[in-house]
Amino acid sequence: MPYPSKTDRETILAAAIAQIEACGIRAMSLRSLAAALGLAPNALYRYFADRASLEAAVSAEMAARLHALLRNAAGKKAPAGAIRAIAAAYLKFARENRFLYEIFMQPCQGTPDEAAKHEQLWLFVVEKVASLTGPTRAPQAAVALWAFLHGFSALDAVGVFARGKPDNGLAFGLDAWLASAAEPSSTRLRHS
Amino acid sequence: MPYPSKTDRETILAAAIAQIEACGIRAMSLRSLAAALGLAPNALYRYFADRASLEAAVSAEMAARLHALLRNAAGKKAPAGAIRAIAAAYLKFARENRFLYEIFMQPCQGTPDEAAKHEQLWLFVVEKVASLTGPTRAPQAAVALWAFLHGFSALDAVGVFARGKPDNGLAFGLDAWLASAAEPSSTRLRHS
DNA sequence: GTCTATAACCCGATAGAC
DNA sequence: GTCTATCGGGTTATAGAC
Repeated sequence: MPYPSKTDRETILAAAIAQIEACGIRAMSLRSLAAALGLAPNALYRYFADRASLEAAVSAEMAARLHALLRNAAGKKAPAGAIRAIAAAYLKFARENRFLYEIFMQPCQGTPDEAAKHEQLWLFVVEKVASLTGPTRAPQAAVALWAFLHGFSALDAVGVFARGKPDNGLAFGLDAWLASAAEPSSTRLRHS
Repeated sequence: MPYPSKTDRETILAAAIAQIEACGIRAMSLRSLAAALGLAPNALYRYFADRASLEAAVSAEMAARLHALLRNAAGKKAPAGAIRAIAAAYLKFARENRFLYEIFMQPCQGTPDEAAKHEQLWLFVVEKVASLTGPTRAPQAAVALWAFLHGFSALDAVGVFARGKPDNGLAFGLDAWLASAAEPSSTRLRHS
């Protein structure tokens, strides 16, 4: 073989994740990435069609990691406790991996295999929500929960809580969601 | 005067908003902006220190516009109705001005004058929320509402509602928030 | 066939002339 | 206040090495 492979998709992916994690998506350039791997600036195009494809692969990998974290956090807890644990783990992941979480939320139409990883994460959350709301209301309740958690993460990332806004808005929103999710009809009682 | 002024901050700002509105923040370049104004590629640096400063100015302008829209939507409605109207107007603005809303949510430390426009919008929302929750819980309730609305807008912008996820998660989340906001203690009744 | 090398065009940003 | 010139960086397309 005249030109043996110096790298592969997974190696490039790991290097890309490391760079994004350290300095943000803006600092991740194909040039610096190739340099870190000892390759020509352009060699990466053999493995990824363009920068967007590479980002889609990173996004899918983050979906898989977050899925594992949430599944671990939920464990075999009771429905309400599982949701609280999932919410905490989601926010922890977003806070500790600010830049990578940003990519996670930009699926940007990757391969079917990559889209499946996002879908599996979604189905897991719906399943856990359903154990609290029942199957009928589960999708809309899951959307509301996801919207709230993502929105809270985004506000946190922008830094609004560092300037006068209270971060106990998390407790308010999560309690409100749980109260509505736990009660099937139009009248309900909130515990604790 | 060998080189008379050909432009000013407001003209540049209007041109930037037009370009972002049309093709997104990615398509807005200082070069294309200068070309559209009949200027040399770098003449804009006399009015804005860098691209980030220009974006901060756009962000502040969007905060002012959104503030006016929300104030108009709330009108003199009763507290709960005002919140529903504000939520609808917020989501409408985000949906109809996807690219400009994105800039609005990236304050990125502009001038004190620009930060004030964001702060005024925040104080207006807190005031409206307080009419429902009282002043003590208003800030946290407002944070929760903002997080939910922004998160919902973000999910919408990414296109998740176009692929299987239900957009009636909005009703679920908003109803849950209103139920918690309307009841002062730990036991409450939800109406309708 | 697979990888590398190069050139071309876009961008943001700076320096200095007028 | 605007201009020309220029630098470093990202993406694309093409040509070359094995």
